[in-house]
Amino acid sequence: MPVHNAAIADAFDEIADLLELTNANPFRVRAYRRAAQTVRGQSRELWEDVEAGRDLKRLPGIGEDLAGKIAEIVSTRRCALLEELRSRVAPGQVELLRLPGLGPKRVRQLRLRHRVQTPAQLRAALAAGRRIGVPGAATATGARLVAALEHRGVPVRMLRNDAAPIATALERHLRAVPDVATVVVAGSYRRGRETVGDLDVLVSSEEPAAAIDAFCRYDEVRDVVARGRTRAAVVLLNGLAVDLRVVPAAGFGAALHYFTGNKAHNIRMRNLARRAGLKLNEYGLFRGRRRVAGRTEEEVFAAVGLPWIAPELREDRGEIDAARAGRLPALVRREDLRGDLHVHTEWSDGSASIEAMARAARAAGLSYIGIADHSRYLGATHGLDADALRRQSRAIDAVSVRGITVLKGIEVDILEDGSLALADEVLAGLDYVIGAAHGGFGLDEQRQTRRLLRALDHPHLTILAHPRGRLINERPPMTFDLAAVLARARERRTWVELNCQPSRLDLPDVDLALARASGVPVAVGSDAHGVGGFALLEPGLLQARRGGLEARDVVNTLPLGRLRAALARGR
DNA sequence: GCCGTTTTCGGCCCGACTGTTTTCAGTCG
Ligand SMILES: Nc1nc2c(ncn2[C@H]2C[C@H](O)[C@@H](COP(=O)(O)OP(=O)(O)OP(=O)(O)O)O2)c(=O)[nH]1
Ligand SMILES: [Mg+2]
Ligand SMILES: [Mg+2]
Ligand SMILES: [Zn+2]
Repeated sequence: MPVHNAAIADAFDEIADLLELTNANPFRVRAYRRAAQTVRGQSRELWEDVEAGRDLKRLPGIGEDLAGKIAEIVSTRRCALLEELRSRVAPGQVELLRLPGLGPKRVRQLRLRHRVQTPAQLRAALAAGRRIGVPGAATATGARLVAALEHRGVPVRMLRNDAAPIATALERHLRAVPDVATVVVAGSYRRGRETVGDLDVLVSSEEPAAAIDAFCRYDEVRDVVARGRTRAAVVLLNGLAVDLRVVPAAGFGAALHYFTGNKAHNIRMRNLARRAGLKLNEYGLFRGRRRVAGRTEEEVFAAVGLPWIAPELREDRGEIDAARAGRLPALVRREDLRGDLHVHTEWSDGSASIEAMARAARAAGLSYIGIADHSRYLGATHGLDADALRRQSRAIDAVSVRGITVLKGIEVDILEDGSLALADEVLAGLDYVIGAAHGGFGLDEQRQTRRLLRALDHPHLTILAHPRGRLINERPPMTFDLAAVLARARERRTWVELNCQPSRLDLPDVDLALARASGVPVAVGSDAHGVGGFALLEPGLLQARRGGLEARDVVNTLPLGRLRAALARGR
């Protein structure tokens, strides 16, 4: 089995942690972290590049040394530096580093001055009331350390979808504060990531004290972690951390740019400004002491010679170069969607009738939907067999909702051997066929790839749905040779899905970028199981936008006639 | 460790908050 980008990135991140603990040059640490990010954001598998002898130094942040390390990891599955560092750093040190308020210096102090090497030892020391020589161990930092120790375990990032109502309520609270002009949730939330580590809320006000006060007094706040004149940080009762930043309107655009990130994008932008003899910070873009831009983001980008870059693209994955070259994609928007081909009804595990779903789709501004209820498969409680599918077909014929066309599809299970769970002649009668794996996630890579390739070879398959099979924070994505699967999809004129269920968002952004580059159209499907399900299309599309997809890359932006034609060509 | 329409060496984004630092280091965004 080849070594995947994620494994290479994990190795680099671990090296960065360990280097930090050995007092290494912080810029060397940063180089490893940046490289990890770059590798993780690649849609092509680097092991293929290594095997093909392609030059990895073309990647940003990858030079002679790191290109060599990638080759080493790919070909030997080991990394000598990583192993050497592991042997030098006591277990537990990395975990200490993860605690909020503890960095390399304090971890070192703990080890040298207090013989505290692990979180367990720190807990014991704090419990015994020992004075710990890290600044403030007895007060705020100490309390936070204890709290962090209590909550130990891998911190899970909250689904963006779960954070959304929390963000909305907090926005409402802050908008009601006198003198607050604007409230925006920035950070990874604004960039449309599928999960968020915290909420980063930006407020524009000429009276920062009032906003910060109202923020810290918010009902839902459990702890105030930091509180100053321009920013504050809290933890909510539900465990979500929130950072607040308050700035005057004259610098709001620069602050929004700063707080939206990501960090690597910010650093690149600041370097760009620097090379032009300017200084970019969260207060504006400055030439000397004079502010030359800052009120809006457009102004800031324009002042460094760039068009505005959509937040979804600000991951330092080449967007700044693309912007400079005038090659930014015209990202797909919600208004571009004309239909939705992944809709469930009460005929399987949905909660609404065909007609109710059609009406809801019309209310959502769509002009066609495709009913794709589950086929009967092992373990499915409500699945359609051939007979039920025939009856559903007549039921669809009987539905008439003005302005909406209802297409006939199915979501048929892809079995472990790659065959489909319904007979060919049953599938042949439908407008289209969605295939999806609902089991066999643990197949090894080679077999998983064979399985999906075989499914794509099926004469009736139209859309490969949620291809990675991930459930965020529950089930990891399946590993298979995506490039091979996409190549076959292109040959077979089949499509891949972006499933908009908040815990799926599958294919994910990086994979969508590869689909686009491979010329495989994407079907954006709500996978609605009820009349409210179409609301998932908009947040789901953030993933498409992060992958750089344009309207022309998404099949359900086609008007019905052209969609039908495309369906006919594919079969 | 990376990188160069001024550089192949010497820089590496810039600022807020905390704590005991009496003038700034550490950590974080
Ligand atoms: N210039 C600069 N900006 C930073 C730095 N660290 C963070 N930021 C900015 C960009 C980030 O998107 C923004 C919010 O910081 P967060 O730590 O909350 O990160 P972000 O929201 O991107 O991801 P998250 O989901 O919270 O892990 O602050 C930094 O070191 N330098
Ligand atoms: Mg954040
Ligand atoms: Mg934050
Ligand atoms: Zn479904």
